Amino acid sequence: MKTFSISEVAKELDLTVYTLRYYDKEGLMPFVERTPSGTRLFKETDIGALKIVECLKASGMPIKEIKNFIDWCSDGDSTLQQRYDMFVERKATVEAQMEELKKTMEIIEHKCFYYKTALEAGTEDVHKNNKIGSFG
Amino acid sequence: MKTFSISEVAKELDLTVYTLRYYDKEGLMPFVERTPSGTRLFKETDIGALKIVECLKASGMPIKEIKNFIDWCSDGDSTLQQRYDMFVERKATVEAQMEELKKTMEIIEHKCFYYKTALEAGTEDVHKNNKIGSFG
DNA sequence: GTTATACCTCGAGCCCACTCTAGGTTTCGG
DNA sequence: CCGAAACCTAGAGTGGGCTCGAGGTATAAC
Repeated sequence: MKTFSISEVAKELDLTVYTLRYYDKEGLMPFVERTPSGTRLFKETDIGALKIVECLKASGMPIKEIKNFIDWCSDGDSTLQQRYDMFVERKATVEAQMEELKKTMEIIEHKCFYYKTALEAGTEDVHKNNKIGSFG
Repeated sequence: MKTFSISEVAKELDLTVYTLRYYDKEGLMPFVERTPSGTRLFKETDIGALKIVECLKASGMPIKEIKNFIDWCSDGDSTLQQRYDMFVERKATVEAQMEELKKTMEIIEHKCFYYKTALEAGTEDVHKNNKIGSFG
């Protein structure tokens, strides 16, 4: 079976080898096997699991909670409910983040317009009659 | 003119007074006036400016870069171009974040489905024939 | 007037997620 | 068989963003 070195995996996932070893230290990859001398051997499925780790990270989950999930995975079917619940909750938090990002975007777009017109006028004073503050 | 105490502003923006004082220390609110004895007096426009700070923070901008923006604001019309460029760039990064969040969401929704069916079957084994790894 | 509460500064401390250094072993190309 | 490059661990260091403690002043409520 084809395996990959830590640097190959780092490249694939756009992480550093430091980060991967740190994840290992934190218990995020108990499944990765080793050669007798200790070198890590990553399988395709290990890379898949790490992609889930990256997904959870991208959803804003802290490393320690991701570790809980990994532990549940190791515990087998008895933890299916927890894992399901976790993903449902993740879904909710990501939805909330999308909502917030949308609001952020609206303000930023408004600012783009604000500065575009100010630039055209050569001064911010064109907006002085708006309720938008002096830092517009 | 009506003013607000630091704790009122903290409440309004859902921040702690510690955080607000930290922002001040970092130069994010040079516009806030003081009583002769040193107590901060926030005006409505100050709160408006802080909302922009929060917006930039929400867009992922680090405090030091937000400070640059605040400095530009203090410098007046000569920095209109920089500020415009900054918001245009912010718009792009927020769009990128939305894209990534969407991808994250897709994986999470897939996982919700994966665990829902596994729960119904009572075991994760129902997915064993998929290319999804052992930590599915 | 006094007591409690809110304000202030300065600097230390904390947590997270890396990031790197030192010192050593292993593997691989020529 | 040798030297370079990649691997390993343990533990220290970094940077960002707060968060808090000490020690002190100011205002508000009784």
